[in-house]
Amino acid sequence: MTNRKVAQGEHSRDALTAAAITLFAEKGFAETSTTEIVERAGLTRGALYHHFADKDQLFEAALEAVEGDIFDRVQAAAAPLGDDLRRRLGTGVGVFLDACLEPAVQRILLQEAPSVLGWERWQRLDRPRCARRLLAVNLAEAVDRGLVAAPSSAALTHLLYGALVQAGIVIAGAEDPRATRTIMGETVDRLLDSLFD
Amino acid sequence: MTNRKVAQGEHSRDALTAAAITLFAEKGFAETSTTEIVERAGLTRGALYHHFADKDQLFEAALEAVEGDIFDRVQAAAAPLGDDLRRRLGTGVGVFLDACLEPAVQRILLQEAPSVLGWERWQRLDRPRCARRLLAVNLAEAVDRGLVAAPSSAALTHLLYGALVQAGIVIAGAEDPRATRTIMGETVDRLLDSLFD
DNA sequence: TTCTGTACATGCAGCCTGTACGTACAGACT
DNA sequence: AGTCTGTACGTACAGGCTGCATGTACAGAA
Repeated sequence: MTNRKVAQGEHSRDALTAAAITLFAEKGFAETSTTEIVERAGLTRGALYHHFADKDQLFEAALEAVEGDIFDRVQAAAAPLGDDLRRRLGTGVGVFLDACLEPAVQRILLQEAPSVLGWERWQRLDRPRCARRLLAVNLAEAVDRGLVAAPSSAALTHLLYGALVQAGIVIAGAEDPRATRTIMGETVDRLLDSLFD
Repeated sequence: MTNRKVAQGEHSRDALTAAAITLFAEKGFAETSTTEIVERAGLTRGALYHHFADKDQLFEAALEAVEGDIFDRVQAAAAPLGDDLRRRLGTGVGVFLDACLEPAVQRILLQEAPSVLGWERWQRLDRPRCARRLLAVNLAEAVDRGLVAAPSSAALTHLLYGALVQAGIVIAGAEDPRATRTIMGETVDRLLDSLFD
């Protein structure tokens, strides 16, 4: 088996991704050099360009990791709620907003993702494990059941997702993130209420 | 008078800003070199760094121009509607969504602004002529008059603005922007309706 | 006329990215 | 064992780009 080397390779790749997440979250994509990343991962630039085609692709890997993490948390929180769509959406939104308190989520997912990757790569949500998909699925079901009236559940998903992202951004940039988190959460909840009737 | 030189200076500054808007809209901030910008403006890099401290500040000028333009259009469309807040918001939103069909608005305002400038500079809405302010003012008045129920008009402004931006992004990236513009407009309108009652 | 400040041009230093090339080693095959 | 192939990684280099330092031309004040 090519086991020894493959395992080492995976390990290096993960180390690079982890280092990238930390540094991108801290200083942003453009201000972080590949040298810094590899130094933090204990490797060299050669290793980086062996595992990733370019710096953008490393960012994509970092983004995917961050997104997947949120997805898992949201799903874990919403799963035990059965088919009460209103509550599932409410708690999912809450978990998402909480995640927006983390710097990595703020900078990588909310702030820089659309700019670093173009829209081509960013907006095609083919990614199976992204929070947006969860929102889309639940909203579509709500519209199907007639719980929410909307010309298009897809359009509504986009609007709500945009509102959530903005809420996250505001929370992230606020003087008192916790307090802002609370009030944004209430307002979103009110918005959901006005949709569900 | 220091008239001759000053006028020339303003002219150069405007030429640089205009060239920057075109190129940033076309290729994005990171992919556009200062050399390209000055060539298009018929100047040299020296002139650019005379008028702007760095490339970021040039982006800021470009953003301000784009934002101001939208602001003017939104205000012009909403002004003759008197104090019918619901209609003012509706038409303002429509004009904004139409503006999202333009590449410069898409890339500079919607896509890259938060990334290129940090949140510090982006989110402080001190800018007097930005579309967001109009939304805030109108929503605040609506809440004041009791037309809209919300824990905080500021929070609601953020959510709606986020929804609008996302709508703009979706419109921009859609296969058929016109059709998407229509359906997003309808959905936003429905959302406004559910707020105003 | 001289002097000062502004508008611009040019050349340079340093950093950063992407790539070409070299090395070490794990496993397959003989 | 010996060779051979492919992968993981290190190193050196070329090109481009930003920001600054320095030079020049000129408008207006004194």
